[in-house]
Amino acid sequence: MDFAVLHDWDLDPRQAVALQRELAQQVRLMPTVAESPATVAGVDVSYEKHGDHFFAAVVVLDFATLNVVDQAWADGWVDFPYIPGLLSFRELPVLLAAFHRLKTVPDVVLVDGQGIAHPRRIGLASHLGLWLNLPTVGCAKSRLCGVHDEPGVMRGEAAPLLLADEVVGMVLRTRERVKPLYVSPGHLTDVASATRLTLACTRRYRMPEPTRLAHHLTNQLRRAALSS
DNA sequence: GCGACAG
DNA sequence: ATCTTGTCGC
Repeated sequence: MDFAVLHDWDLDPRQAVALQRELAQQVRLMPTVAESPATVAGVDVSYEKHGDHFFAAVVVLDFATLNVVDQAWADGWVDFPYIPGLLSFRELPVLLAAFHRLKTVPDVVLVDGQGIAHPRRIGLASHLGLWLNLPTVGCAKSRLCGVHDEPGVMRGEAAPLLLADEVVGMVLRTRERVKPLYVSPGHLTDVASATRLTLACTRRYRMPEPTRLAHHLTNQLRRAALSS
């Protein structure tokens, strides 16, 4: 499975929404993900402001030490437009291409985006989880949908994210007095474990180490390609 | 109809 | 997401 194949979804936005409604039924929320996974991966994508050349990276860390144990990347061209709610149709293909080059299979994957905190309960993290058949967690920097109170200012404090009176995630403070993260389960996990895992992977920065490192790698790849 | 709107 | 320099606060 390479990028060309993955990219050939050939869907228009309307068909993408229909596909999401189908796939959303396959998303499984488990009472808990492995209490202490051996490895945790982070994924991210970057590209030029008005460009279609995408770079994806996946970094695998040892959960206990947060040391990098494996990583891979891929690039490709995307034509699907950015539409709130349809992000996965832009980022998933190149992300899966990067995953395919990984030698390791992580126990859980942290994603830069929403999980079930999505209008149709299938954000990028959930969609990726279905493809990989792995537990995934959505760690978004901002809100797509849902309502919530402001969480306390201390690290670890959180406020439930509600969508149609349902708790779909947590607005989690990963650093004292710093803008909180929108954490939601992607697939094969649940709100509580997604929140615990995200906090356990967060150290000195707002973003958890796995996605933060993936973001870093993805940026240097793009800048390297830009200067050549 | 109007406003919101991951990356 | 990305464009961009300095600057305010812990």
